[in-house]
Amino acid sequence: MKRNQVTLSDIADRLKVSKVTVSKALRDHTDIGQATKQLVKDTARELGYTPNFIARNLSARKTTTIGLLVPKIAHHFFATAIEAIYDTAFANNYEIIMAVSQENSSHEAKHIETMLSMRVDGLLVSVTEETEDMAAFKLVRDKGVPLVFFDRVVNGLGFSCVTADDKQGACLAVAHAIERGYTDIGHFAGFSHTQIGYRRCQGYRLAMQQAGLPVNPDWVLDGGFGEKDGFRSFMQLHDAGNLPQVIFAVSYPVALGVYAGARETGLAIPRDIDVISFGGSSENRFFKPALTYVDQPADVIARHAMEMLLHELQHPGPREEEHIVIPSTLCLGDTCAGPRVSKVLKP
Amino acid sequence: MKRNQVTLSDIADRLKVSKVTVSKALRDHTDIGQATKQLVKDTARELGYTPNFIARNLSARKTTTIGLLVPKIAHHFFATAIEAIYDTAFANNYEIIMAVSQENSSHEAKHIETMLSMRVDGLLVSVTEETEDMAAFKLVRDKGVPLVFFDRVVNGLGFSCVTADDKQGACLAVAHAIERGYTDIGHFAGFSHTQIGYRRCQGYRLAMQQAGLPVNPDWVLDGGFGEKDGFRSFMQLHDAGNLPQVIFAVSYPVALGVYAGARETGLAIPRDIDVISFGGSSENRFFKPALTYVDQPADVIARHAMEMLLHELQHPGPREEEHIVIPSTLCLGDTCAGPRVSKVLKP
DNA sequence: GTGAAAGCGCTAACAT
DNA sequence: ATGTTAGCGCTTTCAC
Repeated sequence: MKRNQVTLSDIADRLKVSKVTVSKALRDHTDIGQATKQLVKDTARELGYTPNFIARNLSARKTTTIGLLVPKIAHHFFATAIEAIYDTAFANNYEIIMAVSQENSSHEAKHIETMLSMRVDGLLVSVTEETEDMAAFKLVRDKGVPLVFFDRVVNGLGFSCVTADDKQGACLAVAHAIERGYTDIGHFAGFSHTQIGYRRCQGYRLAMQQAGLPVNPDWVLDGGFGEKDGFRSFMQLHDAGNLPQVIFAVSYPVALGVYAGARETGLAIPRDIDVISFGGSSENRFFKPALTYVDQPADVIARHAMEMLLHELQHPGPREEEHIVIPSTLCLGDTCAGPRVSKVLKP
Repeated sequence: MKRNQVTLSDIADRLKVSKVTVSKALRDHTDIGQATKQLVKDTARELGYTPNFIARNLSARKTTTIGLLVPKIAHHFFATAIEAIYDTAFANNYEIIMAVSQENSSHEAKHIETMLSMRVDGLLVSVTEETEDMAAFKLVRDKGVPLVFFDRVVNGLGFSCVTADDKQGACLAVAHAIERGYTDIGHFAGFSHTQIGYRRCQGYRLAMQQAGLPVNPDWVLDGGFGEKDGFRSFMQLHDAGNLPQVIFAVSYPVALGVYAGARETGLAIPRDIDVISFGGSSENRFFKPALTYVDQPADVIARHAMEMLLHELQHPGPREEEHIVIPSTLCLGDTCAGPRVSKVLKP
């Protein structure tokens, strides 16, 4: 089965001009006269010509393509961020090559290498929850390929990044819980070796400290950023008979895990156990009860990251690591509105 | 800023062999001796060689790349489907170039052309809700590029497709509503010029007919597949004072629009107005009330589509349009459990 | 087992 | 305004 691929030469032959003329005409080069341009374009359309970007990219040594690497797609934050990145890319005539690491750092490294092989002009990356080995990123740096991290970032490699204000947001959430009268506040913290895990935990500790509340280490659990992780942590505390009044979840999926755990154990939110989280979704306004969460503006973060990368592409050269931090705000739902009578009776 | 891109020649020079030897060694060609192979590979690693896929693809006239085109990402069905497609692609050593049409058919056409220009080996497409012009798809066909539609499909162009069993699923949902005692059943139908809109509406009509219930045309509203569309339709019926007992929503976002409309107007689901939908999300088990919906197995559909495409890539040549239909099942929640007393008093 | 030659389809110099 | 020359980095014959 031979593909019917028309090339520049076909058009050139037909018009008795050179390939170069055709190439330039098609790209609206100023060299070429209006009449010829129109003629070439018409002929191209007539012949069903489809430019070969592979050849063009090889010759031009750039691809107008950006590599996007995320740990997950079916997750409110990433789905929203990805959509915003696509919009911005489209508006700026960039193509996106996306890859999903599925929270697997060796997949991640492999994807980075593949993208370098595909000669993407730049990279937009949110790392996995287990990324430790920086070899792949160092390779990117050595090759001089611009990269911007967003949300799940790594500092100190010379790459800029965009994040929500993790510490401030976490502090906001926990301060809110305290203000509503809670004192026994647990934290499902994801992984403390990650930037977001660490920062959010810092915010949690800061709020506790500012209120003069002690942090009970039994209530601060590491374990990942997914729903399963939240569920597991919940069951662990529940089985130990040691649940706090309220849990501050490091991520929206972890909060879902808490909901699932409560349902599993027959506990009612917010009466028996309460929850507040970093990150949520507009859909959970229909939850029972609606989740109170720190709103993480995924689209804003993504757009900033993309614009930063576009800027680096337009102004190459060495630069300082730049950190953009987007402030987070609280989105009030029904959870975490204050302790119930049963708790008041406790002491 | 010069990029530090190592090429085959660099390795060849270093080893005093030819480019060809290096090329073959790197790809484990049987021509080359073990010793040389190892030497070449070691040197490649040492020099930080990254193969240039652009050049390889141009030369090989194939890209091991698949174009994926969807109307939306931040949507449970698509997010899940996309993730499954990425997994399957990764397992089969294919790269994915994804584009998002944002329900805009002219963007869609442009993306198709771009992907053809990028010389993707095949395409996986879910069309927009407004796609009418088939020119772009005919171009794909003329070029002989394999394409498989999934979920939002177009028939009659010679491309195979994978869908949920839209008619059966819709019928299942409506039959359930009827069995629970509802008679006044409305349908927010998306767009009837689309395959899914048409089929689901057929299922609705079939169930009504089988039960001997009349279809009230005022209760069957076109208008799109998004949350806004569901909301708009709801408000329209509400303002006309003409709400049915229950609404069968053509999609999950449309069902969310109904939830939003009920909240807006102060009506309680399921007491004042009830809802059931085609498609849902695992998250809505936490809804108040939990949505009853026809489960659309996004990952199964996506995986089938991908496998079908891979098969076509491995066995080129003309073929019949093949339609794979995945049966749908009902996922019971709290909604659509039966009419309330107020309605029973009605006649 | 290894290499020389030719070319994938295009574009960037540098002419004319 | 148009054409000529020379690659981009790789792979595929086909000789040696």
